[in-house]
Amino acid sequence: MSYCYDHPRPAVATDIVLFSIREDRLMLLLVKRAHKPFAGAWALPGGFAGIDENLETSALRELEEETGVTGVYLEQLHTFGEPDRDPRGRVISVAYYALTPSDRLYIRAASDAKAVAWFALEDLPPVAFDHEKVVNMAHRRLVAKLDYSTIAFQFMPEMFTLSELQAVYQIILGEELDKRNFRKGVLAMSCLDRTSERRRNGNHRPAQLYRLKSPGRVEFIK
Amino acid sequence: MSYCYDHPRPAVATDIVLFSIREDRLMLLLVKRAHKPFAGAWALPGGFAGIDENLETSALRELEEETGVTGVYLEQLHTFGEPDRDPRGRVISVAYYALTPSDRLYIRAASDAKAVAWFALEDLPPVAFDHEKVVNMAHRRLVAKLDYSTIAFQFMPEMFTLSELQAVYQIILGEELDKRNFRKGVLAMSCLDRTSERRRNGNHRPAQLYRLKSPGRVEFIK
DNA sequence: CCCACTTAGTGTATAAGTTACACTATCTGA
DNA sequence: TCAGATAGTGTAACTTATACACTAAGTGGG
Repeated sequence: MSYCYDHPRPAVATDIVLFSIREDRLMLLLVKRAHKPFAGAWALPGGFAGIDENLETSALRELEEETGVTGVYLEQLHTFGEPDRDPRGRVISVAYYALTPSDRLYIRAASDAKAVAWFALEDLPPVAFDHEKVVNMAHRRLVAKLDYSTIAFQFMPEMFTLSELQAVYQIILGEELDKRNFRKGVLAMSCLDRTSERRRNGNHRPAQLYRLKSPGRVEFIK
Repeated sequence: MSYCYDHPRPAVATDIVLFSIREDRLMLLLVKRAHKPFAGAWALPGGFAGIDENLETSALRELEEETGVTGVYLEQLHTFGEPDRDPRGRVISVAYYALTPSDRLYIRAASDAKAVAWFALEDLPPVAFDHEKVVNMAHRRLVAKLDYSTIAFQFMPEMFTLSELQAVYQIILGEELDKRNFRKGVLAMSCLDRTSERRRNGNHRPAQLYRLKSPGRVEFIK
């Protein structure tokens, strides 16, 4: 079967930068490429969009097919279209970035990817195509959004303590935050519901558990 | 001549939301479509990207071909890819927004557009495709960027007065600003050079002229 | 059982930044 | 030279952000 057009057309793909917090570090998911080009190299999960497929749906589908990950928070990042970014010919990539709590991850290496693994952002292997550029842009976006949105809440499981939330902020920002000011700040957003439960978590006072009032919703602040 | 592929491919287009300040209003440029679909309707300037053409280059080329406008400040906005957004079939549109000072505009209606005109944002005609969605997103982005960047300076001609700059901010934000606080604020950014010239502009004290230290560069503030 | 240890949780004083506000300066034209 | 128009300037009040230290509530070991 062959599809013919009056003018040449680029292929359109989606790529996903999936972030999570693991082992107290900001990490992202890469797949080992099974096929040429860059066979054996690490790359962002992604692939060609179906002809009748919504771009966002395509990103989520590719992510699930290649890694088994579902239910993430997804946002469009940027479209990369340099004519020479793919040696196979013209491929335009609509890049997305996604966030997921670390408890919701059941990673598998699916059919069209040899392997899937998490890498700390500051310790990435060489990656295929222009994916380093994509990752850098996604990282800058994430850091910027911490300041004026509740995007970091998307890293949290259903219930979490304020100390855990603070740890996530500190990992992404790479700096220590004052405990009292942090708590004042997040509670003032009034995005959190205090549950009636506490978490016993070691030989010390148990912590109050909170949950998001609107899970999946990212609010703008300030 | 026909171009054939193993899998169906979408067409890829670029669309441009060009903003300018005219007649003390925030306006944008629309072209009247000459061909189907939506023949006779107003639409954003844009068109299909060349197979070896950078997306940004494509946006600038389409803008020039359809309107004669060159030398604008351009930024990628978002990629719109709903499968049914174009009745001709699958067309993915990489949308850009652009800003230009009103003195640099030599508009013409070029070959593939019947007419070109400026419309106030709050007084737009019905537009083709999903262009209303595109315009709304561009507008939100512009307003948001006023707060944390010097993007509005891209509306200014080479030399301008602080009162003129304030007027631009007021038009976009739709509210009056305090003159002293505004001047304090923009001068504190230290993006402006005070020229040795003044502008005589009526029967009153002439105003100091300023120019951008780095024209074409948009800085992040705060 | 009590004491040492660990993390949870809380308020206030100071500094920094933002906002509100009114008069003088300089030019034109009658 | 006087009326009218816009340019240009500083300070005090208020709001927001920052710095900072102790008590609370658990566990585990002696």
